[in-house]
Amino acid sequence: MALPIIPPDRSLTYGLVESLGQLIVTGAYDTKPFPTEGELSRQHGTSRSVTREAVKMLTAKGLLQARPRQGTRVTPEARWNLLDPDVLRWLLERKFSLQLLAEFSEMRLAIEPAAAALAASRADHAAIGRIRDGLERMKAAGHGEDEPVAADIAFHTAVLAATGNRFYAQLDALINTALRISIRFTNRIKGRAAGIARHEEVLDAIAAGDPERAALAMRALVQEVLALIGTASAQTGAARKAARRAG
Amino acid sequence: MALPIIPPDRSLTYGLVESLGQLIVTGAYDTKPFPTEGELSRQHGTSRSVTREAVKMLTAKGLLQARPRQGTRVTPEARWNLLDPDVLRWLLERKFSLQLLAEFSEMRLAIEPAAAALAASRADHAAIGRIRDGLERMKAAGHGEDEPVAADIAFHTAVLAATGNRFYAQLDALINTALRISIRFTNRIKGRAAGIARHEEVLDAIAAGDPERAALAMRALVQEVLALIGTASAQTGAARKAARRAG
DNA sequence: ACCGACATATTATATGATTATTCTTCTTAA
DNA sequence: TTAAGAAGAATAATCATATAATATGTCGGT
Repeated sequence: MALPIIPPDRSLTYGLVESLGQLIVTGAYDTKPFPTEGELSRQHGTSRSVTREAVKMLTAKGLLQARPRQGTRVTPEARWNLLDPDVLRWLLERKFSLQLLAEFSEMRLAIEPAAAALAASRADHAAIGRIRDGLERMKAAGHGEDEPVAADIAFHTAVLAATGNRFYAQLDALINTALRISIRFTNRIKGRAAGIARHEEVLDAIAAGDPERAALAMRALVQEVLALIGTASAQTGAARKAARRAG
Repeated sequence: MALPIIPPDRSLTYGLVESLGQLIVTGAYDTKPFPTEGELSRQHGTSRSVTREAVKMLTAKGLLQARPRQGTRVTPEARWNLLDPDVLRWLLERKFSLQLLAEFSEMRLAIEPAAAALAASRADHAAIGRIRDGLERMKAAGHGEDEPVAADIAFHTAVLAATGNRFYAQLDALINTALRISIRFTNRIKGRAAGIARHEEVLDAIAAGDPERAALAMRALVQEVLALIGTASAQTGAARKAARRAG
């Protein structure tokens, strides 16, 4: 299943949603008040209809709330819907932090091993085939015959889908986003973070119908990612300290 | 056409979002095409502005997609944002199924033990205090001095918050919804599903800073819920079979 | 100091007109 | 006959403007 992360088109409304979403998550309105509808329309050169519809979409994602006479306000960050793919994408694109990525990976560490276990106990032949396809793509990518990140994502997506659980399946959009963007920002993580061998272990366990082994293999795989984030974080921390000493 | 059950809580727009959201998840538009803007406005007696803004909000939640000349369509169910509290609520309120509840609990089974473990390794005094407050409320509810469901929710919410991980914390809105609504539908589950003793074990382990024990205790707790759903499901399945035999 | 009436700013709603997009149908040429 | 292209039509997207509803603050009176 292809996952359109990018909005259907680039209409004025969706463009404004993008712009405002990114502005909001960066904290651009933490100090100054959020503009009124009229103000927004003027600033972005859009009619009030477009402005209002964009604000309504951001309200649906938990980023804004509006009341007459009181104006539109940015919702406290704790109530943003982080599990909305757009919101997560804006945060990772515009306010990237290893901290956020670590928190997300920490959730993956709970979800994905469980997903692998479920897949091992339930996946039918076709579902296992799709996981195998993902692995084949990773191998092909190793020879430069496919896109490594896309192949990796395909593998994890196939495992999530093989659980037969709609909630697990939903997470693939988020993992997709996180993987793509984290690689854009931290080249440290892109390397050969989680080798093909590890992925193969996961597939083998699922194909063998061994939930426990599948969970362990997947856990090892995600843990490796988390560890890489940890070291990257420590290194930037050290770099900051060094900079302070030098400055 | 049977229209809104829930009255506009605030405004025409939000009321329409509710009505349409509920209609969509029930599959009311699986056979017939989704109405055009003008049609919707006529059916619900709202202006086009209100209609369009409601459609935009539902689009933001992944339930609809609109294109000129092509009209507005219901998105395939697989792409609905189940992790949006509103969407989950509509589904559980309007298209309740033990299957869906089981899938959600299956996800809890992955998340909550991990959350308990994180809480055990990280929670500070204040966070533990909030978990304890939840437990106290449950005890009070045992004496009829508090609302049992609200107390249970408070406990789980406090654990999720104690992880210090924003993604875990986000899930509390979903668990909140699922708990409240599942109890409204299946009185089998409301009983003394997960006793106070089990919750106390979780708190003890977290307070003691023992991640492993916290995870096991929480796992047992959620597993109990899942088992109850399983038996309820088996029973309704048996009831259906019996009905078929009788009919 | 409190209370209520009133002014005011801002979102909410309504309506009509225009534009852009794309699906359908018809036409035309090979 | 078929394929390509042009014209038409349906629908959402956008714009513009007007009115209503609703909080919030202000001011006068007690």
